[in-house]
This record gives sequence, C-alpha cells and structure tokens, in this order.
Amino acid sequence: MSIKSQDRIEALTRNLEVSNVIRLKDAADLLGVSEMTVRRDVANCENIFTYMGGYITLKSPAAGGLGYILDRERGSHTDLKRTACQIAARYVKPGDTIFLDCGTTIPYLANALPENRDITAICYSINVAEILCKKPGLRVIMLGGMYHASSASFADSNSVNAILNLNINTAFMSAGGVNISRGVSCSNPHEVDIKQAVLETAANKILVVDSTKFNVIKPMLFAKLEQFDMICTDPKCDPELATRTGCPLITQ
Amino acid sequence: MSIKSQDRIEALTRNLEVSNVIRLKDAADLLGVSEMTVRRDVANCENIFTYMGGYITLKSPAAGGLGYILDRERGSHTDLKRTACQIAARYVKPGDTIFLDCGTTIPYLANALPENRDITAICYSINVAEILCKKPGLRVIMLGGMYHASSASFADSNSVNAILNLNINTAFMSAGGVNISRGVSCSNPHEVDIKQAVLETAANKILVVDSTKFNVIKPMLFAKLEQFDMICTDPKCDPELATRTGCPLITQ
DNA sequence: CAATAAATGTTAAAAATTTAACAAAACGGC
DNA sequence: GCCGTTTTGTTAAATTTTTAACATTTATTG
Repeated sequence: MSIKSQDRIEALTRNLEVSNVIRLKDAADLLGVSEMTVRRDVANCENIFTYMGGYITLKSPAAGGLGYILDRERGSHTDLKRTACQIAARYVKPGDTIFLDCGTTIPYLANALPENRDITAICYSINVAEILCKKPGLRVIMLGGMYHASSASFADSNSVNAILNLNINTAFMSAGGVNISRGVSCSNPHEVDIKQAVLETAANKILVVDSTKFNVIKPMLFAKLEQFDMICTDPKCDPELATRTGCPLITQ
Repeated sequence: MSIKSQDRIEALTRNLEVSNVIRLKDAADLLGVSEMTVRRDVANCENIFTYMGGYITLKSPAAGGLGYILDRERGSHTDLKRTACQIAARYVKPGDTIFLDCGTTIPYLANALPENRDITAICYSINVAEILCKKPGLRVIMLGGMYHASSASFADSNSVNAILNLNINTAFMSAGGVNISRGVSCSNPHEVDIKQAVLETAANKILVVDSTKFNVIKPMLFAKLEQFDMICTDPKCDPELATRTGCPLITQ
C-alpha cells in the first residue's frame, strides 16, 4: 500500500469521524481522486471501513471520547485510576459546584459523576469537557485559553482570575507525583497557576491519584499534602502511608 | 397501518436483531411480499429502520449502531456542508489567525484546515475544539464559559471582551438562515453577542453556509449580508442569488 | 534515464436501485 | 353483495452502482 493511499485512508477516516457517513462520489471529490481509487482504498481496508450501497462508514464509530482515552491508556493503570475516581465521585453532592482537573485520571471521575443532580462542573481540559458535555442534567463551565497538547488543557492569563471569581464547593485535583516530604507535583508549568488558584479558593480539596503516583516527583511542585482535605486513591496503596500524609487517605 | 403490515415489520425487526443488515430483495423473499411492499413498510417506519443503498438496518443503537448513525445524517446535507467548507478552507493562509463559529457545518471546516501552517484557530464549541486539538501544528484558542447544549458551545459575559482583545484575521461564520432582505440569522440567543463581536473585530468575514440555508429565517438576526466579504456555499446554490447578495458568492 | 512495476484513471457494459404511475387485490362498512 | 378505500403488485423508465478491461500516469530500481 502506497503512502498516498495511506494518506487518503487517514484523511477519509478523519472525515468520517466528523460526518459518520460519506457517499463514494463525495469521498472521491474530497480526496481528489477517482471513485475507482476510493473503491480500491476502501476494499483494501475492510477492517476500517464498511461499504454498502454507495456509502462508506467507519467500522468502529466513536473513536473519540472515553473509549479513545481508554485505548491510549492501556497498560497505564486504567483500573486503578477508575477505582480512585469511583471513590472520589462519592464525595459529590447534589447542588455542588465542583472543579475537575486535567490529566488522564480525572476523565474517569467525569464519567462517574451522577446525572441530573443539579451539579455544576468546572473544567479546563478537552477530554474532561467532552465527557461532561454529554452528561444529561449537568451544568458545565469551561475555562478557555490556549491549548496545551501535553495535558490536553486550556490556559491563559485570565484563567486564574476566572477561577478566583468562581465559588468552588469541592475541587478534584490530579497530580503526576505525590511525595510525603516534598509535596504534590505535576509535569506541566502552565497547570501550576491554575491548580494553585483553585486550591486557594475551593472550600474542599480532594486529591485523586492512583497508588502508582506515590513516592514520585515531577518537575513542577504545586502544593503541600496538608493543603488537601482528603486523598482518594485505590486499595493497592501502601496503608502505612496513611499515617504520614497529614490528611485522610481513602482507599476503598 | 394494517395488521399484516405490522406483522411484517415485527418479523423484519426480529430478523434484523440477529443479522443486523438485510437486502431489500432478501427481505421481500423473507416476508413473501414484493420489494415494493417492503419499501413502503420501511418508509412507514422511519423511526425503526434505516434504509440506504438497497440495505435495511435497525435504527436502534443496540443493534450495532450503524443505522442510528446513518439516520442522523439523513436530510442534514452533510455533503453540501463538506463542499462549502472545502471551498472556505481555501481562504486560510499560513500565519493566519482564524475564528471558527459553532454549529454543525464548521466542524467540516476544522477538519479541512491544513496542518503545520502556523495557523491559530479560535473556537468556542466543543465539537470544533475536539477536531482542532487533534490537528498537528495548529495553535488552538478556546473561548470558555457556560456550556449550551443546543449549539454545543460555550459562552459567558467575558466572551465578547475576550474576542475584542483578539486579532482575528479571517472569521468563518455559520448561520441557520440567510435571507437577502432580512439578513443572516441563527437559533440560539447566546450566540448573537459572540458572532457580532467577531464581525466587529475580524479583518475578513466569510459566511459558510450550504445552499439549503438560503431563504430561511431563524429567530435571532445577527448580521446583514453586506457585513460579509464573501459567502462560501455549494454548487447547488441558485446562481441567480449571486446577483442580489451584496457580496461575492463562491460556489466551487 | 530506460525498464519495470505499481498505482490511478477512464470507459462502457452489466447489474442493481429508485421512482412513478397504474392495475389488481383485499378490506370494511353498509 | 356493493362500493369506496386501502393495500399490494406490476411494470417501465430513469438513475445509480458495480464490474472489468484497458489506458495512462507515477514511482522505483538498476
């Protein structure tokens, strides 16, 4: 299969992720080749496309959203993250205004949120927003700004101000590393201001991290452990840690 | 609808729950009636079946989802939208800062944007952002705010200010209706302020609408046709319109 | 740069589908 | 049973899709 052909297949796939369906002739126009070439491309990729009566569709729809995230996270403690987030979700009450951090853990919390419970969720990352916006009966507030691919989040100079003007009931914060003596850290500089602003204004602060994050140190330190009211993690967490964190450690 | 017809529809449904797809002629054989009768049965049950290119599928997502997806696209002129957006994409130049409106049309433009061309894209809807954020070498700025499900977009009191502080090179605007005498309209009140702020500040303004939007009037009027530098649409657009819009009409 | 292979385009005929109009059959009320 | 209505079938023409064969272009290699 030639590179051109692969490019066409990729372009077609991306297009189908938007439109779901395309007619053969429209695909030919779109890709700037003849219908015959599209036919041959599609026939070469039986595992990707479904072709029926002149229409092309993707064989596996919904490549975005949580499923996509799950896929990319395979082998990166998905189960632990999910568990930690299910525990954290228990601390969301009807009427709450909650803050959801960015990263690869918090999407599981977004997913675990109850529906139709008069909850307002504030977020600043695209993968969390995608999930929140699909939940029925949930108010969603998005903090805008410039996109940072490293954390799939948005941030700019107004972010801190915007946060300080919000009344956050409970903040659910993630982290790349938790070290008892050094504190809580992450990898991306642009997240620090936002996290600190949230910690400053939120009434309750819950750290949501799976057990593999303990004793890890990432470049940007953004908080001390004592600043959190609670840590939600998974049962694989060393129970001996609980006595030294300076705040309650919930593991189940 | 006769009892016989109902029985056939039930039998067909049961069959599709097993096989997912059946050809029209096979369904006719199966039910012991003519193809024409099956056609009419299926047409009478638009909410149950999806029919395309000689194949019948169930609309219910449980049955594999294909029919459900296909149906959402029917009558929504995806091909026209795609065409209009491909035309519009030609007016994006390297180094540009562009604004992308919300709605069901502009995602096709987001998809058609060139990669790695030093382009900054400003958006305020989740479905446009999802696509932009996946594009390599594209700077993305998201305008935040409260989520409005009707247009999948974010807006709040700061949105207008944020827009007026941006230097937009070219704005790509969508609309629900275009009427030569009344002007350009949309359905959602919260979009109006944003659209008007963009029209106020952007150097170039391009209206991107498929040909079915002409002579339609939606509740919220937000601009006069003369405010746009150009309209990008599809070749199905009545060429006679071009002489009366007050701005260039690009159809191919 | 020629020779070869691979990829793509063009075309026309065959097959399938859509559409519309009308004929035939079945049904229901009187 | 009769009559009007609804349902179903038939047909033919228009349109679209499919297939296959061959021409042309593009890439690759020595």
